[in-house]
Amino acid sequence: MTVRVRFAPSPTGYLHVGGARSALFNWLFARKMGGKFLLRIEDTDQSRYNETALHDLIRDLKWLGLNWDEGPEVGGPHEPYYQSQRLDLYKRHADELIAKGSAYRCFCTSERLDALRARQEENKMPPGYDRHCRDVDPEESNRRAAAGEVHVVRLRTPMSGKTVFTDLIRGEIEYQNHVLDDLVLLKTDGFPTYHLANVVDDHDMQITHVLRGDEWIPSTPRHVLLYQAFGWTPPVFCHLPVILAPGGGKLSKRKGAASVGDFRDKGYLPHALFNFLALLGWSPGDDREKMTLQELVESFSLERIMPKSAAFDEIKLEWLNGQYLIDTPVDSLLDEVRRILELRGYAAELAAQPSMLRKHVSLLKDRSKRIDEIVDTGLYFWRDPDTYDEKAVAKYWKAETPERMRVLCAQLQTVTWDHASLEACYRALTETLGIKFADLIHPTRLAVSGLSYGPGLFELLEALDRKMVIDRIHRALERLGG
RNA sequence: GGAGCGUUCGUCUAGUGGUUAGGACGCUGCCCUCUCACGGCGGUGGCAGGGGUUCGAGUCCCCUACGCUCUACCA
Repeated sequence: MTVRVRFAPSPTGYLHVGGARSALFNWLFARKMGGKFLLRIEDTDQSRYNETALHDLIRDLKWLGLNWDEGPEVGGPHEPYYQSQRLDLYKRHADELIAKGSAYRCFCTSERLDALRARQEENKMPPGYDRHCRDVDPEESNRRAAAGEVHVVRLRTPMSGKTVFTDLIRGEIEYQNHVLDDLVLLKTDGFPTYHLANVVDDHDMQITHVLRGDEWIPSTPRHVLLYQAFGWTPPVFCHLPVILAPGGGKLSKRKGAASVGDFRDKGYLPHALFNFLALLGWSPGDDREKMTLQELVESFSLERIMPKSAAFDEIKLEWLNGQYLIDTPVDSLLDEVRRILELRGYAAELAAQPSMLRKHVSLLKDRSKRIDEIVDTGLYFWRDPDTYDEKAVAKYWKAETPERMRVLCAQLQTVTWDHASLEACYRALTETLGIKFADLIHPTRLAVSGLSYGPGLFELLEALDRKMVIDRIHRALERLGG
């Protein structure tokens, strides 16, 4: 039997990194096993439906490289892949359960339910439906339903015994049936709850393995009961640990970014995030950290997923991203860097010097951790420095510096403008003046970039042109004294 | 309140009865070097606590503590 797994998000907000990781594990497993990865949209909550969310979700999954074999946009043999378009199917199955006596109509009003819950809370009773309608006579139930009385459909959960299932990474998990109440299958609006839709669809779409967040563990016994009520064989369950914020607790915008889109905007590469997420809660079993997509797929196995929730350490993500930036060809970074530069207000400069972009990226990408850092630490490629780093001035711009800079400028007028010649020029000049190489280099970098750090000086000078360099040195002489 | 899940350096993890408890990020020392970053070499730092089982326990069992999740006509 070929493996079929699915990612079944609810389009109510952005794609959270936790959700992204669930999707990613599903994807890796499908690819590893030569199976199918489906995307199914669980839009059964009309009140929370959000059109933008669906669009962003699809965009973010694609950005991460998670392509699906069946689902929205690509179709497939089990269409439609939107639960809101499968209402008849759920209704039919709910009716089937009612006919079998495995489910029943509940006519309780939300007022009664609220009051019930309040009373339970007050008396410190365990909350849960009191099964008020469980034993309504079937004929009466049919009559009231036919008369149009508002109702939900609930599962008739066994009141004794226990339900056991196996979680692939945790082993057997056991629930006493009496702690489970009669959950709602079909809501008054005719939409199914997650529980019904999920079980019906997973069966209909022949899902073999359910890989989902571990917040679903407590619902799983009810799902198993549902499979049993239908007479179906449940899939293999594998519950994934959650991702925590750095200090513990929920991941949110405040505590590090939470959505995939945030990370894209912050200048991370999709594969870096992919790789990082794959290593959160899973490891190949050896010391590898930086892994290609193919290596990830080949090494992946569900058994190696950790049961423990993991904290999202953005510092480590930055490191990984920096590693990938080194491997990424200059050309494939151009568009994104251009986008950010425009965002920073450099559209005109970009247009005036189209060839500068490549130089900028190639000199800075290997020393940056994020794409936005490439931009923000290299703005001097586009404009004269308007400030000079104070510490650097104190350290490198000494009393004798201006005179040396003037001598240097004279040389720069005529030297061949490439990094090798420039370096030779600096070497010769320091020798003549009897000073250290660094005595000329640091002030030059400061004058040209305003900073104390950056690319190798001669590569930088070559990238900027002769006139620009000389002008900036003169400018520094004026502003810093000389 | 109840139920469930979890607990190896600060963080991500390796480890399935016998290891000097290994690696990575971070921090840090040195080297490389025109700076920064990269890279190389070293250092820092951990089995939540308590009971068992065993010749021997991070590894198996129990208890406690702590954390998280669920306890909706949300997923």
